[in-house]
Amino acid sequence: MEQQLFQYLSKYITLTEEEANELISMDLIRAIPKGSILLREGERSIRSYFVLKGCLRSYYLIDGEEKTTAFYTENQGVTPQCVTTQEPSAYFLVCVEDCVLATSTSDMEAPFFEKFPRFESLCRVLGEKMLTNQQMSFDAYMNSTPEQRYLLLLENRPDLIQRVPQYQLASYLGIKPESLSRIRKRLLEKKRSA
Amino acid sequence: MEQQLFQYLSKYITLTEEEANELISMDLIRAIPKGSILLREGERSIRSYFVLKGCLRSYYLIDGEEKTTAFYTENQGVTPQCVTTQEPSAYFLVCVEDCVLATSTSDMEAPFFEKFPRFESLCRVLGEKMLTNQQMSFDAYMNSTPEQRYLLLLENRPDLIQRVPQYQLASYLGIKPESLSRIRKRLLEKKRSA
DNA sequence: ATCACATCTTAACTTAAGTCAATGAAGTCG
DNA sequence: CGACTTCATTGACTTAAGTTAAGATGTGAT
Repeated sequence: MEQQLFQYLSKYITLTEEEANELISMDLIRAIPKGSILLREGERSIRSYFVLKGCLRSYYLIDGEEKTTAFYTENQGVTPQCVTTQEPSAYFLVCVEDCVLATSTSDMEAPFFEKFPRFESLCRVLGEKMLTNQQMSFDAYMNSTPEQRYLLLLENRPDLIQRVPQYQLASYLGIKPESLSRIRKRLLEKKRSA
Repeated sequence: MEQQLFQYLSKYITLTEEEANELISMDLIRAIPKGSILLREGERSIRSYFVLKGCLRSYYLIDGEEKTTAFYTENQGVTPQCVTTQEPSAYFLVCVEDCVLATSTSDMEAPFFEKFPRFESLCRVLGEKMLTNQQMSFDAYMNSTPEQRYLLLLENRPDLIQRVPQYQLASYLGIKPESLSRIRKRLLEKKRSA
């Protein structure tokens, strides 16, 4: 599995043998079964994840309802808010499928960056990219209706629609399962008449 | 005006005299009048801004409609998406008020970080904070109705409601001006009866 | 002072999401 | 196998935002 992590990193940086060996020696990779809860509301955590295989979901529990805010799949990283804010977590993070994750804690960062300063620079650049992506997603969400958001999801992450139960997708689209059902029906009718 | 920038930075880092002098010598600060367009849809730009005074607004032009996605006020920074993506800009960035801005271009970064590596580390940390903030805003937006978003805005950025025309606020809340009008009316009636 | 333009409000009507309740379909477990 | 649970769909009704159009208010310019 390390190979997949290295392959991902190779898009941004060419690892020296020393760096690769250090990463391997850090023993970051874990297999986690479906249904595992990586983080609960109210917990403090300093642990980040990078998905090598599988799917993670983050959700808030509001008035007894799960409000899904994100799905993380292959080659996506998550640093939960509570890691950055140092506050108890406002949401849950769970495995939707059996997963293989690379995981590290924030206290491993400083010594690692000290030893390999190139990585801090990489993390800055990557962080800026993630911020830009996040803003673009937000803008797209603000400027579209639930139906458009569903179509956009079909385009951009068609795998999710297969991997994830509809009531979780609905909540991710900001609507109730009943409404997603109706949207799908409407779209089928449109396609039929076209 | 440099003093305000330094005071902001002092929350995160204590500048050496050399660093402060270098920043001053870079001559970053500009006064820009209300109505100025800092960035147009379709333009390429590598320029970032930090608001010392005034208010910036970013908006998409979709089917002839302005869709406002952000307001940036005192001590907030903007690096437009096109700077990171190196693509033509998808949106506009304009001055809602007379502004005093610190501004720099991304090609100034590398030599500056080389000379003062502490700043790259600072930018990584700050970028992570901004990403977390952005995610929290997104989550709050997804999990609330237009009315709740308006109340949230009243709480978190009451100044905006005074500084910015309502049709821009409405678009920022994801609704039409007519709906914002009705929401305000509903809330007044609730308050009256309470 | 008035005219033009921008902004905000109100009203009547349409559209789509929320709510509540019932039913159907699929999978699990005893 | 049948009982149970979970998830998806459908229908009837409610609620709130969108649409269109009309006025009210305000502001700046000449």
